[in-house]
Amino acid sequence: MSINLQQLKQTQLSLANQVRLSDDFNEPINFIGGTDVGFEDGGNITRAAIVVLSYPEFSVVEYHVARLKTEFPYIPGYLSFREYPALLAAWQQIKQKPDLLLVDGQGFAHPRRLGIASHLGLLLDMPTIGVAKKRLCGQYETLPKQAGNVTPLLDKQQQIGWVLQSKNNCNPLFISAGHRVSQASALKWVNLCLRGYRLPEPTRWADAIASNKSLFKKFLNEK
DNA sequence: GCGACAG
DNA sequence: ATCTTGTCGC
Repeated sequence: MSINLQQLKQTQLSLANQVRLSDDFNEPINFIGGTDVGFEDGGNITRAAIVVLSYPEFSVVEYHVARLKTEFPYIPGYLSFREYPALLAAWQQIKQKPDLLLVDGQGFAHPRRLGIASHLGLLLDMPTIGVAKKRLCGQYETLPKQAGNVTPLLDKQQQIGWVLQSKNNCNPLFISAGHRVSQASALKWVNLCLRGYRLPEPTRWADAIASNKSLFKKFLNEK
């Protein structure tokens, strides 16, 4: 069974037409979710973690990890087809659905405007924001290493997201609206979720849970 | 044709 | 993403 990228490309273009970049979520925000995906067994197993935090306390309310057999390779621009099955499995177990979901990876800042944050947002019909550690496409001006600096991420004369210096002397984050969230709110909510670390709390916790890092181990012991 | 390329 | 110790800088 081979992969038809031309077909998937059309699927992305079609789905991108359904993405809405205007704010459509409950306020005030009481719960914010975060996602992260990792791999095991040389990539044969996909491990997705979704965490729900209370806002503005950022205390862990719920989390789930789903492990599925990997069915799709990593192809730049087609990441969502590789990761969304496991994310959907983890999502089905979440009881307290969040008001907003921060997804690891691009949202609108994608060649066809359908990064994983947008794709997942459509599949779940949830407000989502893309938080990526690297650039996929677009250009931006170099920004000072001082936390708080922001510059637009541009592609073909249009703003597709933001480049945010979330912490001093760290590589910037690439923020973009996913679905049912405006570009302005995407940046605003990521900033509201920063607590002195490069990654916003929801993403930071999802990463810790997915990779069983010290932050998560410490959390389990104190419980 | 050449280089870039989320996780 | 993942394989992996120490090490430099804030």
